[in-house]
Amino acid sequence: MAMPAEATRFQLQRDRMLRAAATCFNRKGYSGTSLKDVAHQLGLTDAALYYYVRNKEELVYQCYLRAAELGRGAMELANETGANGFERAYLYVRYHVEIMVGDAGPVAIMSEIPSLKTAHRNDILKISRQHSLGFEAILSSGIQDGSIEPCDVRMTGNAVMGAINWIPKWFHGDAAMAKQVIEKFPEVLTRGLKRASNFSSGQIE
Amino acid sequence: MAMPAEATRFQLQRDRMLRAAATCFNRKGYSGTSLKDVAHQLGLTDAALYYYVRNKEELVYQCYLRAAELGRGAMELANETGANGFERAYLYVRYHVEIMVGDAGPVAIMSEIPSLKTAHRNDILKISRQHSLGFEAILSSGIQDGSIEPCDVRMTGNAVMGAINWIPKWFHGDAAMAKQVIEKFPEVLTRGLKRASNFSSGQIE
DNA sequence: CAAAAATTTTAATGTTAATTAAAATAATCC
DNA sequence: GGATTATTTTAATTAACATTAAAATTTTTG
Repeated sequence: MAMPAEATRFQLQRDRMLRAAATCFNRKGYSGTSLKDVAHQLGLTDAALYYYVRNKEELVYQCYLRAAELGRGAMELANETGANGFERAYLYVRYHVEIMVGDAGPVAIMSEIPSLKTAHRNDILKISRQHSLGFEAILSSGIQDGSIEPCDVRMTGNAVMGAINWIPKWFHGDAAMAKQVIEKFPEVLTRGLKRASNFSSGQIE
Repeated sequence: MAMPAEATRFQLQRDRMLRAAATCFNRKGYSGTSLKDVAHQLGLTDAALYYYVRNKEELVYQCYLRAAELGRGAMELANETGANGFERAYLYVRYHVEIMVGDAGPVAIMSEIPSLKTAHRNDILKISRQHSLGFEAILSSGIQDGSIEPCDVRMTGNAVMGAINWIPKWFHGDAAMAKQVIEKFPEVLTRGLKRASNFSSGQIE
């Protein structure tokens, strides 16, 4: 998830660009964001962006790829860390939220998937589907191992993913609130999952 | 919520237009939707839309106003119907979901609030905030009356609203699934709210 | 330090879709 | 049915950005 130590200047600058673009898209909307806006955040000229990306469509695509990759990383980590289904579910949400309100910082909300060109769109949709399936698998495993109350995993997945994806709509970088969000949001989202009959009611720290 | 009986041809056509626009925006994204696309769905020419709306920005604004109004209606109805906080919370989600996957739908997902002109943007943001506060008030009342487990009402509200607002991202008008969504989604979203110590565990029908 | 490669800028150009005005058609009203 | 009003179309026009090519600058490398 972190940048490799030998990241080239190109990769670093490109990542800066994607973060700047995500900031703009989330703050000003897609149509409200010109390449000039993104470039300006970086102290560059709009034309300079074309050194990193073929066109605006690809900029969006890269932003979404980055967002998807961060989510995938969170889920992977959760799967490695959590002892049972419930823990994995909780930890996934927690890690993903930490990323979204943290320094990896702004993650682009995927509003404009439909206006990507076909190949890119299919790519993102495929990754998205895989991610959703991954979460549903966590839920299923938790139901199996008794840590999660039986539920409609598809709908539960939709609900949790929706809530996470929507975060950039109401969180705008306030550092004090970030702490609050990391603390509370994952708990709120997974509270309904916990198998009632379990002995412990303590939340994972 | 329903159209008044004496709705003029103008009002009817305008409402059709807003629904067509919502369909396009949700399906093709904002930037992927031209006025021609919207007009085409109605069997009209792009220029005809200007009879109903000053420009594209206002079309978006009207779509969002409509979406907000439908949400407000759902909450109002829930407040009139529910016997306690939990019921009101559940019913609100249920009514809102019914609208979003039902005949009133498609409801435009509010992705492009930031690119609205200032007055319109503030207008929508104000209504949105009011709506969120309304839901938080329901939660608080439920905590008060003992029907809802104490929780961070702000975060819980953010979670529930996010999940609802995201629905158009994964629901695309499949009638069979609509039934499933109405059945399951509200239950999933409110399951975590219910006060554990309550005698009844049956869901409201 | 000089040459080569990488990055950015300047200055046009192009394209797409929004917008407008005037004309044409359709609906309504007396 | 004829006049009036409401709605839609045709046919330009515009403007905002995205995009491009070539030149300039900066960075790296031997």
